[in-house]
Amino acid sequence: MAVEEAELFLKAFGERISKLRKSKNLSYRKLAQRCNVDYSDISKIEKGLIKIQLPTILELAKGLDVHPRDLFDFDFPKN
Amino acid sequence: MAVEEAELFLKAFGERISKLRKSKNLSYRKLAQRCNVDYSDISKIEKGLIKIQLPTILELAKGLDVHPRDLFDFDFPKN
DNA sequence: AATAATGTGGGCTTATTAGCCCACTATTAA
DNA sequence: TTAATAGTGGGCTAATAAGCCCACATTATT
Repeated sequence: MAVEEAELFLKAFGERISKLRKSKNLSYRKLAQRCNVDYSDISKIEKGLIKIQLPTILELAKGLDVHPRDLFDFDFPKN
Repeated sequence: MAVEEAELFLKAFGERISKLRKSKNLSYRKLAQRCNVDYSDISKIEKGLIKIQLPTILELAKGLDVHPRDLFDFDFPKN
């Protein structure tokens, strides 16, 4: 239950990152240059394979030039 | 530089959690009962001492009955 | 006064990210 | 055809959260 929900959340978050990145025409490597996150890790984040921490969230927001809040701008059931 | 910024971010996030928790008249222990986070850890999160991961963010949102996005509803310079 | 609740901080083990690098494949551009 | 770029996945070490528990001081509550 909780496990599935967390996985859905990770996937939704990853898809949001992917959408933002593509909207700015950035490859993994290009986005990685703009923030302090390795390009191969960005791939894993977008696939929902990694449970990143707050500082990494901030880095992604900076690289994508949005407020951290915008990274969570996706539908998700409140239960 | 980046270190300071991350610390400011952690503090702002913690203050946001604190504000939401108090607005619902929840103690650390009561909030902990509503989500899967230890009460002593919530104290540390609100003080910005811990860099929590995505699943913990989800848990806090559930315990506070808000969308994860709302946990990031605070001012923060976009640089 | 006695009890309960609260905030705080320390410690512990295990699991996992952070922060790297490398190699491979497929696609695109020169 | 050749070179460059892109996505993917594996591996490594060190740092850190997760998930606990406990103890103490302070502040309500009864």
